Amino acid sequence: MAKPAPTGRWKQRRRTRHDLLQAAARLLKGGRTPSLEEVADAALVSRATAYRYFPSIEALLVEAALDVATPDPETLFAADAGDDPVARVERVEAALYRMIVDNEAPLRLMLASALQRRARGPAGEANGDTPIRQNRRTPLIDAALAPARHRFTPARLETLKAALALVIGTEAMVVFRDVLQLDDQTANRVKRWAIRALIEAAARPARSKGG
Amino acid sequence: MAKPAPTGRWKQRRRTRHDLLQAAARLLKGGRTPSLEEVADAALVSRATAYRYFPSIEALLVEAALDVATPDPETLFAADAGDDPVARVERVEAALYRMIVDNEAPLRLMLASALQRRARGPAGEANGDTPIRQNRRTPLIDAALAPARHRFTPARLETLKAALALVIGTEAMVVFRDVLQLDDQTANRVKRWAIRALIEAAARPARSKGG
DNA sequence: ACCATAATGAGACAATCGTCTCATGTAAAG
DNA sequence: CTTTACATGAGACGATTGTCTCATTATGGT
Repeated sequence: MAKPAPTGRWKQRRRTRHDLLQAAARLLKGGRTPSLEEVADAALVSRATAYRYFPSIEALLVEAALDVATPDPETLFAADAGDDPVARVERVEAALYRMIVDNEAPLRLMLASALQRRARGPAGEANGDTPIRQNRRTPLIDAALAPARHRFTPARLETLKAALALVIGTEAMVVFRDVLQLDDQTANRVKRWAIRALIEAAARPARSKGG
Repeated sequence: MAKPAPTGRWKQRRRTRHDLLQAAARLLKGGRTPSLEEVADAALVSRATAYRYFPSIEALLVEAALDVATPDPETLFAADAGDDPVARVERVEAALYRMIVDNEAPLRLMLASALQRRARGPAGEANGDTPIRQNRRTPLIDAALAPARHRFTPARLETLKAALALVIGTEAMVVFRDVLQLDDQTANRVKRWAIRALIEAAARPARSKGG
C-alpha cells in the first residue's frame, strides 16, 4: 500500500493540487493569510474542491509555505565550501536565516498550525498522509558536518546534530525575537558563538559519559 | 499613566476576570480547547462580557495556561542547591521539563497563539496591555547562574544566558519531539550535554572575539 | 464515438469567532 | 436613599470554517 498505483486520472488531480498550492503561495507572499475561499478563487477552483485536497486551511497554507521557502544542501555546498564544520554550519545558519526572514509570516503560520494540530486529538491526522512536521533541517546539518564527520565519535556526532538543530532552526529565531527580544545582530552573534561552542565541545576528546 | 488609579468598581472587574481565567484553566485541564462560549458559560458570564476582558479566545486561554504552570526561582533554589552552574541549570531544565509535560496542550496553544498574533498586524495589540510573549525563562536562568557569575566575563554571561534560553525552553521540547522526533530520554541526554558544553565554553578563557 | 467513472461546481448547513447595540441591573458616590 | 455611572446580559450581524448533498462536467477505457 505504499504506492497505491497512479490510478485513474491522477494528472488532473496533480494539476488541481498544484494550482491550489501555487495560488496560496502567491497570496501568502502578500504578507496576509488568505482565507480558504480566497485561495480557491485565486486557483479558479471551488471551495468544496479545495477541501477535497486539504483537510483544513492551515494544511494548505503550510504546504504552500514549505514550497516557497526551502534551500537544499546540494546548491548550498556546491563547490567552494571548505571542510571546516564551523564555517559550514554557519553557512547553513545564514541560509536558513535569510529564508526565514523572507517568509516570516508563512513560517509562523506553519509553526502555529503544527503546534495546534498535535495538541488537538487523533482527528488531526485524518488521512495519515500529512506528517505533523517536516524536517528540512537535519539534511542541511548532515551536509554541513559530512566532511568533518571523522573528527567525532558516531554517538557524539548524533548528539551534536540534535543540539545544533536547537540553534539554527526557526524556533531559535522565535526565541530570540519573541522571548528574549534581542536585535538581529545580537541574536546572530549568540547563534554563531553557540554553534562554535557545541562543535568544539563535540570534537574534544570524551570527558565522562559519551553523550 | 503607568497606574491609571484603581478607578470605578475595580473589585467587580477583578472578580469577573479571575472567574474567566479560573473557568478556562479548569476546562483546559481536560485536554480539549474550549470555545469562548464554553468558558463564558462555565464562568457564569455572558459571551459579550468575556470579550470585554479578553480580545480573543486565544488571549484568554494563554493567560489561563500561564496561571496554571509557572515555577519560580525562589522555591527552586530554596536552600540545598550548590553553586555549580551546570547542576543548577540542569535543575531549571528539569523543573521546566516537568512543567511542560504536565501542561503540554495549553502551552502548545500559547505558543501557537503568540506566533500567529505577531504575524498578523498592528491590530494584534489593541490594548497594549498584552505583551506578545511573556518571558519566565530568563529569571530562572539568571538565578541558576547567579552564584557562579564571577567566573564569566559580563559579555560572556549575557551570551551564555541567551544561548541557554535556546536549550531549556518550550521550543527546545518542540524541536526534539516534533521536528527530530527523539524519545524523551535521548532528548534529555542531548539537552544536558548542550547545557554543559555551553557553560564550559563560556567559562573557558576568551578565544578570539569576545562573543 | 460511447459511456462509466471520477473530478468538480454550487450551495445549504451548523458551529465559532469577533463586533455591535440596547436594555437592565447593580455598585458606588452624593 | 437616590442618583448616576459602570458592568453585565441578551442577542443580532457578518465572516470563516468544515461537512454534506446533488447536479454537471470531463476524462479515459472500450
